[in-house]
Amino acid sequence: MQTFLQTIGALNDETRLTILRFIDENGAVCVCDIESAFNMIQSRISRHLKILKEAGFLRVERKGRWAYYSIRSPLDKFRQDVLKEISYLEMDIPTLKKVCSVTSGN
Amino acid sequence: MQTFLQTIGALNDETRLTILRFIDENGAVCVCDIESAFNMIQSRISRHLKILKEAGFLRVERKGRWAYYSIRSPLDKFRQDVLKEISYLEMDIPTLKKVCSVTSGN
DNA sequence: CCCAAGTATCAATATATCTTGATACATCTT
DNA sequence: AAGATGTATCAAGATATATTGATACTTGGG
Repeated sequence: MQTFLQTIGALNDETRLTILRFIDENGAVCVCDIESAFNMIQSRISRHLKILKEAGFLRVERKGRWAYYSIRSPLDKFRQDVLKEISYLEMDIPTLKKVCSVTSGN
Repeated sequence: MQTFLQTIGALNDETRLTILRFIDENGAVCVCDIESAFNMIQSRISRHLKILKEAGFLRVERKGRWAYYSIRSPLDKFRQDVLKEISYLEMDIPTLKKVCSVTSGN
């Protein structure tokens, strides 16, 4: 019950749904990618990512100073159903622009 | 998006999940059935039922003074998935005891 | 017509969640 | 080691949702 409520609670926010879809479409992205694409302050993004992660939708992989978030795999059937349902929704997904400081090095 | 959020929002409450499962298991029940089984005040139950109805999970049928709530049919696939997931949850479902005033007549 | 029973709605309060800004932590670079 | 960059966490205020008690609405019975 608590796990289910946590899963549902994580979905109960427009920003998080958009982030989830953004990651689903773009694959692994770092926090600053989302921060700049969504034009939101970092602490806000970080918090939402944490909630999505703890709800079982995302995983993190750290590389150097970056934390890459991607869809957790494997996903259980229900979360897959949810993700599919979200993929059908009409929403404005910001476009990814890789602007992490690394860019200056390329 | 808004519809999805409304659906999710309706699920984001322990009382409503229990009511949903209660109705799923017992079929059409009136408000006072839930009220007495759950031992909660009527306005609270009524509000939760309204939210579940507006989220597309329930339908109402009025018979005399009673309002019978049951699972809406047909349900779209996603809501079916949700309902199935809820049916798997470990939770305490109050037992139905038909105590509406009608009982005095039987 | 008046009352009672079942249900719905509203206002006020309580509770939970979100956002922001500040700050802490970790890693890389020089 | 010191500064810079990316990320995480926390406290405070803003916002949303839940609960309660009062009241309104509707139907059926005397």
